[in-house]
Amino acid sequence: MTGDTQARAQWAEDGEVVNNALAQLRQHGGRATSARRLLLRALLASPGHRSAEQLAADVQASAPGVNLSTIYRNLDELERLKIVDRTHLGHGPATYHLAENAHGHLVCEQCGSMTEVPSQIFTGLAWTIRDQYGFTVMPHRFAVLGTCAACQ
Amino acid sequence: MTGDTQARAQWAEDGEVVNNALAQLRQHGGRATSARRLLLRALLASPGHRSAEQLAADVQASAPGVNLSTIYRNLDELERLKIVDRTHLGHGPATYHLAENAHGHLVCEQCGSMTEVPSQIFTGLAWTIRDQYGFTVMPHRFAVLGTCAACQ
DNA sequence: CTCTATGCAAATCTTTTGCACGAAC
DNA sequence: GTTCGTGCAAAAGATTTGCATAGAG
Repeated sequence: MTGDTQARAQWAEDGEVVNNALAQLRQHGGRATSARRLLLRALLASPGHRSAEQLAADVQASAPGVNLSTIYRNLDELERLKIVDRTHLGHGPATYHLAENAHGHLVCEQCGSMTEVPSQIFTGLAWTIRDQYGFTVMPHRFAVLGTCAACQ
Repeated sequence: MTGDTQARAQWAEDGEVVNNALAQLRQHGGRATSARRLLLRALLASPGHRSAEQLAADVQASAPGVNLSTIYRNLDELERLKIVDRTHLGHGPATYHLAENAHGHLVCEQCGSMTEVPSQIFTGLAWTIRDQYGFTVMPHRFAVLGTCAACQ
């Protein structure tokens, strides 16, 4: 196997999501390190809400040397790039998960204007509602009514 | 002034909200201490989102001896009684505010069933949306669509 | 008088930071 | 080779807990 095909094989092992994220990091002057690849895999592997410590444990299963502070630093970076979402669920540590692209809508009752918002804005609400009522929120299927900035 | 009228006068100084909350505490075997009264006043005085430390500062303006841990313990108690709402806004400490009674609605797109939910469930979302878009969410004016537990 | 609440100090848990070294480009 | 990322250790920040005492009912 040539180095080239080896590289292509390794690339192929990870989903589009992982490689997309690494590409975004590179576009912003960042580097595709193995700690980052493993962290993204861990995020992808379990769609739920995971703490930094849980993610560190996941990563350390493959690479025991990776430090918790590296996990935190990378989660911060990924959050800044909107690749992951950070959520605080009541007490305890913050939890993280991959962000998605669907969007919701804010509609002003005064002037009728509509604003699209990233659906991750609903993550906390959706989580709470599923947890407490077993109800799955579909953020793109309804409008959030209220009063827009201009009409206040 | 008799002790009785003095007591009535002190009672009258605080709003219904404060005395209601203290009454609830008593109903649950708790006691109406001055630290609690002052904490409730502080929560009432500033409707925004305040950290435990900020609330401690407010309380200590009137009663310098009150300890931060007392604030935390009382906020926990008030949260358990649903008198206050705790919210995590991104990084930094948790913030607290009085819970309200308005409610929102979850409507199932499959079976049409409707569930009322306490509007404090929208607190985090509303805060984020106001912060990022200047848009004021009116949680009681729209339905959250999705799929109910029975229809999953 | 009895039991809860508080102050104080210490512990715990979560997250951030400084620095020297190693790795990606 | 240059710049960015990481490990390690320590610090900082937020919250909780143990215990003796003060205060409410």
